[in-house]
Amino acid sequence: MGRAVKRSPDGGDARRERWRAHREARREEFVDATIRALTKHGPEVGMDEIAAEAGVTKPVLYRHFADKSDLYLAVGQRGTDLLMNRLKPALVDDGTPYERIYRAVDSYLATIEEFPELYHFVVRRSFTDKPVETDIATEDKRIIANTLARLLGDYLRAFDMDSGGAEPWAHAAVGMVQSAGDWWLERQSMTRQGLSDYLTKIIWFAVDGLLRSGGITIDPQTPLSLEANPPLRLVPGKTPPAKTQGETGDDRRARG
Amino acid sequence: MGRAVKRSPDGGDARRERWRAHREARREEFVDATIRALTKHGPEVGMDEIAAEAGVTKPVLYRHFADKSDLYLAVGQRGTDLLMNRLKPALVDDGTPYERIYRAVDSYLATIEEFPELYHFVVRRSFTDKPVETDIATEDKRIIANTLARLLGDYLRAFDMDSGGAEPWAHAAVGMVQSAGDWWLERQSMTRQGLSDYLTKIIWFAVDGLLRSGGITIDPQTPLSLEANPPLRLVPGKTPPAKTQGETGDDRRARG
DNA sequence: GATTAGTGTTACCGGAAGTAACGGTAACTC
DNA sequence: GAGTTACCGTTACTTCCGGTAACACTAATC
Repeated sequence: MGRAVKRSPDGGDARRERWRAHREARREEFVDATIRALTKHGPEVGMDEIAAEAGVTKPVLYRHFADKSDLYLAVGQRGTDLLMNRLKPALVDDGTPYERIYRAVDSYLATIEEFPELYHFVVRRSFTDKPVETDIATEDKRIIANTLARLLGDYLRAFDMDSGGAEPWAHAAVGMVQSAGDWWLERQSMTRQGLSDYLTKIIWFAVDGLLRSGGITIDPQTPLSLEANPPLRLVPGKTPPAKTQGETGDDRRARG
Repeated sequence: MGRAVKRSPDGGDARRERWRAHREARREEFVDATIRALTKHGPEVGMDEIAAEAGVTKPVLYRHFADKSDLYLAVGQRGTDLLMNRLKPALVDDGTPYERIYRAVDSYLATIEEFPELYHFVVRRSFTDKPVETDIATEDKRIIANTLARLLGDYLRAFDMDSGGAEPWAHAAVGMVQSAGDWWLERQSMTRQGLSDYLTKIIWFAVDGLLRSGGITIDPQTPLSLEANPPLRLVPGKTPPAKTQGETGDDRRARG
């Protein structure tokens, strides 16, 4: 049993580390293939079809993903990243309050307009059977809502207002935009700009009312920068641990 | 092929009609069983388990429902009915604008609080595989949103305002409440009343702002009755045709 | 008594998720 | 360059579950 080569004394075996990037890349590649397969065959794709689209066979897929849910979760993560990468600048960049709301709303709508299949897959009954827990859409909404809640809470605190409402407010706003966006995407009976305008107005009215009821009045058209811009903290790591599930080779113990 | 007895000249065969109520009742009975099975085994119940819960075997189930989706759709319909029956009075009954919004929001929250399992099943990744089209949660939201849109549109028209915004507005509001409710149900970090208050405020601010921007001002605390109460029309039939799928006995051509 | 429209059963089919078992290759370590 | 690690990939299976076929019984209507 004397394992001849195990790990070099200083630093660890290079071979172990060497593959991690590769595995990660491979996962992404498979996510790409899944999305392609998804748009090609519809949301009821089989694993065989996905594998075929990736140019491999099923077992290969299963070396990188514990099960179908895991794969779909990764697809969802892709969507989240995509969206957050667009939402982040919209929220962070300078501008009047009104502008910032508008930018955020519009970049959301622009994103779902650009990737409707992915959006539908993620948001609507995405999963097959397994996971009712690991729900991507709900997860995504929570991530966005939390980000927004933090941002909002910071503002409220800066105004010496009760920040307790930030969280429900954020979830409400996210749900609002998501729901309206969903409706819009389905029957595009108005322009994107029209809807963005509209939603921005609603949000602004709500924000304004809320602030007024706290005795604060701000001008939607004046760039506000509280203490040299708000301390915006986004979600910790944009690509979280990612459940690499199986450091070492073929061992994968799926199904909990 | 001479069908001996078919239909009596006047009125039609009684046997045909006799069973319709019965079949309907049976369906409801199975929906009950499904909900029981759902809360017992979680959202991944098998048809066998559902059938067992109902005290029968699978084929019996399949005589009343085309497939699993159809059954789940009926469960969703149950939820919709439940909710709409509570929402309707909240919206229709008299009161100040503020009260009416509050009642509607609060009865929604009360309903999901009372039936959390059903709610979760309907709203979160409800389905197994088949139907991505027939999505109950989306369907329900649309029904509610449409009702609201109609109500709102009538008001806007009564104020001689552009009623084009009613639809996005309704979807936005529904999504907002749904999303905030979802968050609340999960981690009940505030009282229901607190959230209802909060959401009502938000909605009111938005409504008020919208009206003001159209040059109209109304008092949230004065009961408004435009022309002896608004012409509220709810959805056509609360229990729609229901896809009785198969007038005659065993014929069921499932799967499209 | 024939017919209709149900009640129900057991035993099976078929498809798709997931697995076992096998073999090949690149590269790092000694 | 021998040994080892950690991938690449395959074909052929098993398992599970949604759905079906075939068959038998009952109650009311005509």
